[in-house]
Amino acid sequence: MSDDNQAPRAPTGTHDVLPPESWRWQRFVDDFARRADRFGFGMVHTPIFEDARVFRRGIGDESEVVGKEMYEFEDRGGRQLALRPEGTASIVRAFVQHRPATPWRAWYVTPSFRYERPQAGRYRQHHQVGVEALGSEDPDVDVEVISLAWGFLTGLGLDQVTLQLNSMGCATCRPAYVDELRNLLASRVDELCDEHAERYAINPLRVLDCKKAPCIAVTEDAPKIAEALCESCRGHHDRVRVGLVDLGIDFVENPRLVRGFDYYTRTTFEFSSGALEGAQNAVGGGGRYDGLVEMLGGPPTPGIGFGIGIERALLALDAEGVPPELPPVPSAFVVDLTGGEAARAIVARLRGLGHKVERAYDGRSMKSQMKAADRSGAPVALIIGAEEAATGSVTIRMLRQEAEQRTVAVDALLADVETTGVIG
RNA sequence: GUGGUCGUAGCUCAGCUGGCAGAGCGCCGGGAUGUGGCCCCGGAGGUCGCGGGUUCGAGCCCCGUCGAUCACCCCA
Repeated sequence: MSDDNQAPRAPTGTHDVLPPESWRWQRFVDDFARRADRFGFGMVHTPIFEDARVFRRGIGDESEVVGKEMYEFEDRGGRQLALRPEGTASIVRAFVQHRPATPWRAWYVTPSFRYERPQAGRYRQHHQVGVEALGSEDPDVDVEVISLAWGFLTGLGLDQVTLQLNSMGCATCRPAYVDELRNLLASRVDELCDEHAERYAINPLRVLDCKKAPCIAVTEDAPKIAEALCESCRGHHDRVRVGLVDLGIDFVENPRLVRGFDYYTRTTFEFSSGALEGAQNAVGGGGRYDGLVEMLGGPPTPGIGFGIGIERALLALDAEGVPPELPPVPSAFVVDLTGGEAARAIVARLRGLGHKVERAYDGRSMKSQMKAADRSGAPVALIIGAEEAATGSVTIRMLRQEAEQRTVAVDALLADVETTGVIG
């Protein structure tokens, strides 16, 4: 800040994504888009900032994410806005606004913003892909949504991902359970960790998620929410489990799984990577939110979705040693020693035929252009010197295999490319 | 918000108890006049993060500050 003469850099906790890393991102999103489409999800774009109430009401004022980490600002018109800290609330806001026919299935890819101290796998701007399925409370939807995420993550090459599953109950059964839990915690408040001794009453469920030994000791004795579910929630949860087993998706029940957003009901789940260290091992998670649409002013509408962190998933891939895919090499590299006009023309023709083609610029020496051709990774260099230019021909030189180079008419080359689909 | 570590070339880093800013990689050019990869030669590129202090002299010591990174908390 005080270094006025320093060149500007990306703000704390944000990152530029450049090639070749950006290629992994492209592939990641493309793959997700194809799978989501197969499940009947359509892409939805919403603004990255919203009326701050969208997040306050949905995620919860008391949640860490909204209470301490949200980027909020007032615009020039005095509106209270917030950068999106997660994906679901915005999609639900859009659903309420446009009232599409249900069931409605949306997928998205978006940046998310949280003001935290950055660390490995934790950024102020991170990116997620995700889906939201609104309008059905059928447990088969839960199973499909989880199976989409599972298939995507394992399809990327992640072998060490664990699916944890829990149910948060619903408006019928959760309040009684929360009361019971609060009473237990109140009776043993002196045994809790410092933070939760103060805050347990606000959201007793959070204590279940506490990693400190004192809280764990207390909550181990506490009743499990899975044991306190109402008949309807129990039936739902059983159906989800059966469905997952049926599809061969491994999971572990985790009665301590309490996710950070208040809107969750019934099914909640999280995908963690055994290859990632410590607390930053969650690559994705989600759950059902049967009350969220109403909270945001819409008609009673059940919903379920998940988000997957792109940076986290890529870190997990690195940690598992899955080699990053590299961008495709060009089909050909054009070397022009005559001023560039010939290169300009042939490059345009080949690209028009659908080929990735690169060339040199600035009239560099042949040696320099050949070096560039080699570096590009192209299997073939198309060389145009004075003789070729004069006769409308081009010299084909193979760069990755032993072969006599040959000179052919440009028209013949193009005709050949058109029929064979291969340059050279 | 709390704590640890670290800031020297585009990248990875060396630089002794203070004494003329370095290497490798990368980039650019050249190695008998149109041929890349290996090799050889040459070149460009640095306010040593920034500000102050100590000193004849600071990349090195001291203070501050900014940034990066890791951990806690929480999450993707």
